[in-house]
Amino acid sequence: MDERKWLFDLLNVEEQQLSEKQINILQAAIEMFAEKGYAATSTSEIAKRAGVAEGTIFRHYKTKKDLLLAIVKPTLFQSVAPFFAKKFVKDVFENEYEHYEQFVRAIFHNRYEFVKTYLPAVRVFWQEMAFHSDIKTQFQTIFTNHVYDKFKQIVEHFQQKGELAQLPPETIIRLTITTIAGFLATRFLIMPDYPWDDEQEIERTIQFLMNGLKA
Amino acid sequence: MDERKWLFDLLNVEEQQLSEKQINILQAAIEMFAEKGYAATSTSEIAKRAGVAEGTIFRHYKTKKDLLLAIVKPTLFQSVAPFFAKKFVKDVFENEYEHYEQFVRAIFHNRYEFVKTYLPAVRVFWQEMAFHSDIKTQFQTIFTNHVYDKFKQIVEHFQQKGELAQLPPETIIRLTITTIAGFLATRFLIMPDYPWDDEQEIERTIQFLMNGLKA
DNA sequence: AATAAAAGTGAGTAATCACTCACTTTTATG
DNA sequence: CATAAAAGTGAGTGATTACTCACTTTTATT
Repeated sequence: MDERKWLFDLLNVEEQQLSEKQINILQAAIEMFAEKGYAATSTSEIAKRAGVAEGTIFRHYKTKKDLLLAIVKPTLFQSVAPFFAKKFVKDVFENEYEHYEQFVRAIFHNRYEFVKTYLPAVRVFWQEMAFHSDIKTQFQTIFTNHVYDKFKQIVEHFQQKGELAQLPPETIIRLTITTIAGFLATRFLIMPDYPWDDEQEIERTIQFLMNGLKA
Repeated sequence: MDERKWLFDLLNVEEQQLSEKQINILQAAIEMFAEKGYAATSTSEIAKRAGVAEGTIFRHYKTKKDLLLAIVKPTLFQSVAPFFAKKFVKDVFENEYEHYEQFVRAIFHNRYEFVKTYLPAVRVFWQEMAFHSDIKTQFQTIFTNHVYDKFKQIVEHFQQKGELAQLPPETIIRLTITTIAGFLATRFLIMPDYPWDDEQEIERTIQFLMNGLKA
């Protein structure tokens, strides 16, 4: 079996009709950008690791920055993917998720699997967002247009049901996201070598979150 | 008044006997590393912004990496500074902080002021930690040796007083830190332009944290 | 099988990189 | 004031950078 299935999923290889060498280039770039950062990685190193000539990289990507964006864009999109699902809000309102906790649980496990699967690409995305204002702007646009509004509806829904504290929805959204993201960052970026019991620690984190947010 | 007082505090200028030009170099380096990252900033650019010859930088710092460390080390130290105060644990045990909430409140405000004051240096520290394993190792060493043990004592103290849930202390520590750090990261790094009411949002965050952790 | 388009190559290029060094200027010391 | 140490300078260095281009190989189309 191919160990690079995750890459195929992330980059949508079939639809893009990427050749073997192109995939090698993207894989090498993701790995090296994640390890050393975009600016500290040279195109000659990427070519060497990918087993192609340096010119091949520039045949497919006009500039080094274009290569970065080919990695970052799908990752950005996938980062907020659940909120793009058409029936997502519907699921919440039509009692597929009867409680906020179920909703949180679903997102938490979903994003846990996402980060775990695409870790190197997620690394690149978050690290380089700090240095490339265009990437940060794109993220903020997508967040406000596609995530924030739906999230807010959901929060207000469960506030009306009396499940959540009467805090401003943006505060509840922030606390929910930073609690989940805080776990994922600690688990995968800050202390990846610590002997985690993931299931249990996720459970504790959800309990903490629900206690903290209950009316 | 000197707008660079914060720089003087962070780098301990008087004790180090830094000259005017050395300070200019450090200030320029912090600003540019924070904006573009260490790897994407050239020593010639730093020299230009600092108003010195490029050779002057290397007169004081053997390598570019040494210049980075001159910024990162004091920041790393200051990041966990409260835990280095001699009477810190004593204050907690001898009823200067009667409740965990008071302790959390003290640290929260303290670290809020720290990040606000030294923001560019904090940026550099966190951004470059991802790429320089020696910096990350140093941070982890300092954390486990000086922060974790004291924090654990404090958590266990308030667990025995029945104030905190019977979770593993490391889970409570993690949740406490990620909740505070999550606010600071959102406030200063991710959405610095959002119209925050800091006092109120800190208060809400503390209430959330205490609700989430109570027995 | 002929042909064109696409993919791949690697030597070459100008610009920039971190860093050196012989030299000048400033500061500290007796 | 004399002298040496420290601070500051900027032209120069070899290495490396992102990127180009004339050319070869592979793939798709008829």
